[in-house]
Amino acid sequence: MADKDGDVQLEQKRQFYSGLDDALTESDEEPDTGRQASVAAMKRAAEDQLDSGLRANASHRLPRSVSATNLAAKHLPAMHDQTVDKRPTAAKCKPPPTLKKGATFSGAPSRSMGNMVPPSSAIAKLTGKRKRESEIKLMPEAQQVFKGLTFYFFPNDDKNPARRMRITKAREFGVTWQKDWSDCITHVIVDKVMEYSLLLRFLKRDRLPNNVVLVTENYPSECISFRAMLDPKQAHFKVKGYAQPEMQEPKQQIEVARPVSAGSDKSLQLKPAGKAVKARHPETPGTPDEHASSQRTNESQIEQMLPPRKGLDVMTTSEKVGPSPQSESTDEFEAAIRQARELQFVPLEPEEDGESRPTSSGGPETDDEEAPKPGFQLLKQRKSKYERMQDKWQCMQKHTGERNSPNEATVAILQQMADYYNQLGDEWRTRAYRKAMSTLRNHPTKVWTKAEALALPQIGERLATKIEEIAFTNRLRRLDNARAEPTDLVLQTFMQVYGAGFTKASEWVSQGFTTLDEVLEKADLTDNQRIGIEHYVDFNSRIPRAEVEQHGSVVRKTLQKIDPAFEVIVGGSYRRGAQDSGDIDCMITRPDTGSAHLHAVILEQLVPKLAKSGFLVASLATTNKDDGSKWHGASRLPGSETWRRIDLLLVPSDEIGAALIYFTGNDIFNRSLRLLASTKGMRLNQRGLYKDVIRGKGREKLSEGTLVEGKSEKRIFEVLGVPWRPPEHRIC
DNA sequence: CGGCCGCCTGG
DNA sequence: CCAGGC
DNA sequence: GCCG
Repeated sequence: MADKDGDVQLEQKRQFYSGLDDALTESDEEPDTGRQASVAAMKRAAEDQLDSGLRANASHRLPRSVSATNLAAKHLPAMHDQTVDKRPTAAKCKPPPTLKKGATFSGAPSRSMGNMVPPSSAIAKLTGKRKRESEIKLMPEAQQVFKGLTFYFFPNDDKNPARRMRITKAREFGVTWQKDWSDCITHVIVDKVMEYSLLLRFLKRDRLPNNVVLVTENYPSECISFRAMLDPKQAHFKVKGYAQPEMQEPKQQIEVARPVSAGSDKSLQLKPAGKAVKARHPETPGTPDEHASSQRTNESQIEQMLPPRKGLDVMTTSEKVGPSPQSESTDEFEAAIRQARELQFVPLEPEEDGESRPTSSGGPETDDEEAPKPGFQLLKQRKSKYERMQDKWQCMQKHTGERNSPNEATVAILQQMADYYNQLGDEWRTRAYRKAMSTLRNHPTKVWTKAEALALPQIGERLATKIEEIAFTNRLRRLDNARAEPTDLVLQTFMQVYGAGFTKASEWVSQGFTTLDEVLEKADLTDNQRIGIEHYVDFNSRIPRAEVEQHGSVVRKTLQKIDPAFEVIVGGSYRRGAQDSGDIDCMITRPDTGSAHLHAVILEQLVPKLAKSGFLVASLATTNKDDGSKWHGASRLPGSETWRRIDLLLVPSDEIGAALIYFTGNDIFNRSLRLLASTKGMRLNQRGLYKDVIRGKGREKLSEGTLVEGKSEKRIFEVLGVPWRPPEHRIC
């Protein structure tokens, strides 16, 4: 819901990004120890260059002048120095006879043939239905770190998607894939799960030739990442069950190089365990499995900006969804979704190219057969299929509460990109990332390739490329450049002040303020902002579920003492089952009661009473329209010093359904729902669902439309054609 | 290229 | 009225 | 960033 400055131009930044191409971090599985000193240094250097450029313009209001055009580090210089370049001489490698035919894949191409791609028919034979992946697009020669090398994989086929990806990538970077054992093999790449003994047995040898390098699947990706041949002796390249012939401990000077960077940017961990405070709008940036944003940085730095802590230092990672009755939804639920998808769609038929499309006909799967048309066609076809049935509307999507969705790792990294863009105030890009993450999260299988990703809704060219990179390397290079720098940190801190958004925060930054204290005394603040700063820590702390409940029951008890007919429903993330929340949403309603009475009782009796008792400690805003009204403020449990953000939402009885939807969220789910409504000529807001809404240019509303439903949450879902989802599943 | 939810409030 | 916040 |  937080809409920020939409008109910020971030074009320049995009320019920067488009040129970037390097510097990686370690995979999350491998300890970061055995790395080449020079590689680390190189990486740092590259980062420095990039950083200076990237940072420019973090905020459009900041008078930063960095002519940010050329980023030096286009690519890392190929590094062959400390490499183990034991590749056998070409002479030794004589192609097997089969090569002459050129028909089979097993022939080792001669050097001159380089990485010639085998005929697709060959691959098709090997891999069954796949034929497309034979198109290997070689990297520019300069980047081909594997040029001249020949890999033998074990297992040596591409049936496994992960391995297929590795093989493809390796070939793109110049490797020759040797299908059968031969002398010209320089490296044997073994799947992590495989044991050395198995390999030997399979090859029917009792040892490998000395000049053959034996490494795990990690090796190629690392090398590609660094655009350099790395030392294959590093621990995480060691094949299971293989004892290093000589001394096993690689060089230890690797370690020496590390601290330099580690010291200066330990904050830069890709996967921060958590953060002390969380954005105030849990709904907005936060999906339950949202990963702590990149914000955890120099503690000292933040520390000095913050008011003294009050002992509470909640280290929540995220809003963990609690006991989520995920079992109940099964066939019936799926069926409902399917049905809903088929029936009610108002699809934007994307079949612009009428010629080729064999329509949407039943052909559910595959038969990418005989189409002599280029793979492109297939791709397109696939995509439109998705567009048709899959939701462009995320509210249709069943939220598979899987935190162990096959794409979790990818999503986690994208999340960090999203965090980064969010911090830059690029709300739209952030939103795009969030949508993409959502579809990815719900995708049943791991997405490995660009084409695969491209076929999914909300994932376009650029994200698809990133996803492929992430899937393969388990990291995203650009992320390393997208790191928090002091100024950004300040901005980030300011943005979390209640009552201040990106614009205000930027303003403060450009006025030269660097701490909240400074803002407090020098900036002119609204009352809310003042409170927001004074209670910065409180307001940015997560509220444990149990405490949310307590606040709710204080309200409920007090209110029912006034009139037992009143009902208090705690909404927001609490209603979605979250283990902790960012604030407390109390929906207050009463059967057969309109807003006037609600208003009278709540604002004139309840609030004063709660204020007198010391429960309500601040009034931040009260919306006081004739109809729906709400009260925003802060509350404090007896005996506690901690202020919590609490909203009292007065809901007339016949709007309770819409209100429940609205105040239960999450916000993506809501947006999606509203967007869906608007495509059907309807309108959904906190009061109800309206139909026959007339919209003019833009989508400006010309007529209110007529109320269809407001009382029943379920009915609203129904009318919109969205399968009912309990609150816990409204997490997009 | 422009939209990307709908609504309220303060200035 | 619109930018900014929710 | 994605989409129409």
